Amino acid sequence: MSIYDTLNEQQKEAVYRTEGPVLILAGAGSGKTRVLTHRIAYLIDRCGVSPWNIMAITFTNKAAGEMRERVDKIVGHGSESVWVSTFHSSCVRILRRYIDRLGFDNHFTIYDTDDQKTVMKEICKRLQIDTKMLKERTILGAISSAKNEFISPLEFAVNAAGDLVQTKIATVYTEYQNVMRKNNALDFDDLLVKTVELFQNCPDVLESYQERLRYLMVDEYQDTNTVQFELIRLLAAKYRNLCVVGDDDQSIYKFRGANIRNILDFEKVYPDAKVIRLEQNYRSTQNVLDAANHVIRNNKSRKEKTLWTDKGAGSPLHFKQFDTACEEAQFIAGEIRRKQAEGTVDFGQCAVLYRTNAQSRLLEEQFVLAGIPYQVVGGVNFYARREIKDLLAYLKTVDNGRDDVAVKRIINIPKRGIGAATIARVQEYADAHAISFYDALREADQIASIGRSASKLEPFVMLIQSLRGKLEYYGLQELLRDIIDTTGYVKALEESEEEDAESRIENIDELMNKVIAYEENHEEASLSEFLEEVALVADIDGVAADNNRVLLMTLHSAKGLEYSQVYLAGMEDGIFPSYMTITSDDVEEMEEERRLAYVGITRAKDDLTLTCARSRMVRGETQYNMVSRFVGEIPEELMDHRPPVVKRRSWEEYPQDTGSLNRFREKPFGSFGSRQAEAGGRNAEAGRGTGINSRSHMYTAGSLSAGIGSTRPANDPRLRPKAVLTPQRTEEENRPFFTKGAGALSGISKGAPAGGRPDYEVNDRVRHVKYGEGIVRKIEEGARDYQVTVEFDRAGTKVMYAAFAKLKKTE
DNA sequence: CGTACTAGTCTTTTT
DNA sequence: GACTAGTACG
Repeated sequence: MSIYDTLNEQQKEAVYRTEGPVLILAGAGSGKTRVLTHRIAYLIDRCGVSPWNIMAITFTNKAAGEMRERVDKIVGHGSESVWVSTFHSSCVRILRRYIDRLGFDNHFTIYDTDDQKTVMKEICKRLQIDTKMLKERTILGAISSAKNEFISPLEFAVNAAGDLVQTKIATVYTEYQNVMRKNNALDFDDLLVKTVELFQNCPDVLESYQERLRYLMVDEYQDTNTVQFELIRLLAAKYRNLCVVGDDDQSIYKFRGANIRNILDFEKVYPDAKVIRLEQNYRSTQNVLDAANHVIRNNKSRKEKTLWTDKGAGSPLHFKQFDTACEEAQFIAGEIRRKQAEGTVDFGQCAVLYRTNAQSRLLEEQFVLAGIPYQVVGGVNFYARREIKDLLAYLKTVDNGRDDVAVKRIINIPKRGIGAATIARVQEYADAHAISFYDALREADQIASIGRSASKLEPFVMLIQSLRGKLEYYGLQELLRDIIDTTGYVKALEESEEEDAESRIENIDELMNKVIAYEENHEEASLSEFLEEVALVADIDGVAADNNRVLLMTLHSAKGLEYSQVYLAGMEDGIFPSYMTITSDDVEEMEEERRLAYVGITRAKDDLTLTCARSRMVRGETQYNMVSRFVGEIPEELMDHRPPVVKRRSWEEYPQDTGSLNRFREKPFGSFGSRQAEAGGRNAEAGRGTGINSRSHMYTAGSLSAGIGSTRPANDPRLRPKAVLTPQRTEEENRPFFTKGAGALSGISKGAPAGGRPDYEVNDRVRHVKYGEGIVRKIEEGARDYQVTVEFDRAGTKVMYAAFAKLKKTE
């Protein structure tokens, strides 16, 4: 009995097929990691391949770590020689060794999104680009897309010929790369691009890697972009032992440049490729799989396949719709609490998945109230926090004096009385002498224009120099400790009045712990390597498997994971699929969104609950959403439709909730002009907030003043709580109202009173600022305002309140 | 030069 | 609602 006997036929085929190109189409939960690890073992044990000649590439450190662990377990001796790592880490490793061949210093730093933006801002300023018209983000996005497609600044410029905006971006792209080179820095995309350039320009280097990495395996192949494809292609060109594993149905990173054609066209690029399908699922119940299959079937561009399991039907999927997002969160927390109390499941077996990070807040609140241990994955990356970035900038400055971004970040932290004017003069000097900013600082006494300020720069330079000197005998730990002490960073926080000072200090402690852990795990811990590792961590990497907490994360982060109990929250048109997708005219986007739904559903092993809310706050506005079309794509017989537990009020009453009342009115009343608001707003909070905040306070107090406008009497019924709550709805009413077809769209409406009958009628053509033109289908007199249903030409049908839709008749 | 307040933007997803 | 960049003022 060998380890391979436990594999099914297709899995065996994938393991035994060691030579030549292989495409493994691995459905969700079909045991692809198992196949990969067994394949590595097979290569070593049975084929006599040296571990040294094998490489497995993943996307996240977490995936790489897990793969490594499993390989170690099953291969045993020699497994450490197998190269298991992420695309980005692999590239860094290669570039550290050879990037001097491209005229870079091997001691480069890696810029994160934040640093990129800093660079971009400076460039835009210098090139006098109106960032209101052309935003930094947009430019960076364009540059990133270009790099993902392996388009150089020069090519970009050629392609842009004739287009004013594109030409401008081309100029910025060129300049951006110049600055990066000057700073001896690479961004995430550069890591890949430069590696490919290196291979193209230096055949000897490429060949050495081809010789070494004779057996290549790529995980999550559906998410590779064009550069990654090229990288793999080059490496595999000599021995052609390339095995890629992926699932086109789980391709969810198109927005980041992933090219689904890489997997769909694999057989075109490698006509001799062996294609193996893994369709048996070992994870979920048949009900869950059926749901997933039905949803994904609505996609056109995919390779047909159907997952099956011998696990049995399992329990039905649960679906619940709530009035508010808060109730939704309450329910999820309550359910998890209940299950845990019953002893059926533990916290660690539960995960709540949502579309956007912002949705975690409400859930967190309820989890705290319910006393449920949880962990949120994502949001603001730990290493992106201000205090952490500050300290890292010190480390970077000590490590690489050419990183101007890092130096400028900390030159006045803590306050040294060095302002913008001084920095600008030093920069001029640096430019004039073609030296780095830091080197210019060292010659501060030579800079005539800064005068007395030179004396302020000196202590900073001294500090850095002395730290560099200490590097000889300092460990990383001592270095960081020294920086914290001499800068008084933590001390300043301790004395500060800031509300979050405490959590910042905790973060710094955490950084210290990470440094200590790093030194423990790496015998020859170097500053550069630490910084590099830190630059490449993803949110998901920090999730420990064994701490028995409920995990909250986005659907994207959840890819590759599995949980017994899965909750998909916010299943609403406008949230998921996102508003952007619904309004986009690119059909592919909806397909990608549907794949995301597929990923979400297939995370569940035993139990899947889908929830949504009729109303929720999004960016300070109340949205009314209909049930997600994806829920509608799941056959009803797979679900139960029990009515919500929470007592429900009638639709008209929403604004009566004091909570939503204020928010409900903020926007609308803002449009009345701020003067009235200030007249009534002598509230204490006025100092903190804008007039809008003070206004909402005013209403809570019930003092609706005449300032609001003559259309509303003081005893406006809308402000009196309705005494009678409508009884709970019948089962029939509680059935979700599905949105059918692509055209139907939820009514994203801003609530609001005031305003008479609109000047348009049913069947009139109207124009909306955001949604464009459409035809009025219905006008209803609601409690607060006229509700208008408009069928837009491009944006679908929307129900909106007349006063705020600001619709204009077009004829 | 530093602070305090305001206005604007954002968010769909991230190595 | 949350955060950030920009501006006015001391």
